[in-house]
Amino acid sequence: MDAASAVAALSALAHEHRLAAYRLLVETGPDGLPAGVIAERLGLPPSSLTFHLQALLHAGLVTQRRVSRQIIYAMAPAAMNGLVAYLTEHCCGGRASCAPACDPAAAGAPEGASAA
Amino acid sequence: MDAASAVAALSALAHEHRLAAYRLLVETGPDGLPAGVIAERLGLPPSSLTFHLQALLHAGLVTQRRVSRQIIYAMAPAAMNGLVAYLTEHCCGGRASCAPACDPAAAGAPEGASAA
DNA sequence: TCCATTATTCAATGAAACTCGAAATATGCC
DNA sequence: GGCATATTTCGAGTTTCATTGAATAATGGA
Repeated sequence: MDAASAVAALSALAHEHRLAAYRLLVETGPDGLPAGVIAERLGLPPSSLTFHLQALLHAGLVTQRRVSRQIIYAMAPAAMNGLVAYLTEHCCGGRASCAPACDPAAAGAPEGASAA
Repeated sequence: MDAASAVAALSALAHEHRLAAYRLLVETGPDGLPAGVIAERLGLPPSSLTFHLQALLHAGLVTQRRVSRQIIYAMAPAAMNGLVAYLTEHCCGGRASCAPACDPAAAGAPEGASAA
């Protein structure tokens, strides 16, 4: 991931409703959810939700597929992992002396992320 | 980390110059860099840089300390790790069937992040 | 074909963010 | 005190984003 893609992904996530929608899709997993269900869970009017989902889609954070009349949105795992990798890349210039500061498992991740 | 803090952190990072400044500080490590050096590296006028550094500071992503006439900015490891943890939390609802999609090491992190 | 369902596009409005020169503040040295 | 250095604050202009009702597609069933 390059800087421009990272900014696009971060901008997409940097909004209350979009982050909520994205988290919902992350927790749901690859099966995804129809736009209507997301709108209902988030309490947003359809046009507003579309606006936000398009932002996530354009940033490559989610995927879109049609199933009958519904359009299913799902997380795009590679994008999330790429973003996380970009943020932590070359942390401390790779010096071992400050490696603990760069380790997600050591500092601020008590809940079940990838390791759980 | 709660949703509001995550949005604040993501908003702070969701800008070309701020992300560049933050990445510079991540690569530099705990020693940090004076504002002037950051401005020079990024090619920004001082007042613009201050605007962006304040955004990172307010979001808790960086720390600030004065050393003589210089103000040194440094990354705040806990904030970065907390953000990463928030993004990946409860991925796939914790089901093992899609765990690989939630593992940063498996999908999109070829470069030396925490594991390197 | 006609209708119901699901979702997107359009358009207008209001709100917030970014930029940066000039002025002000804080510190150190002589 | 007087001056140079380092950074922040202020202010005005420009740009971009967010919201949402109404209209428009796309699909499936009777």
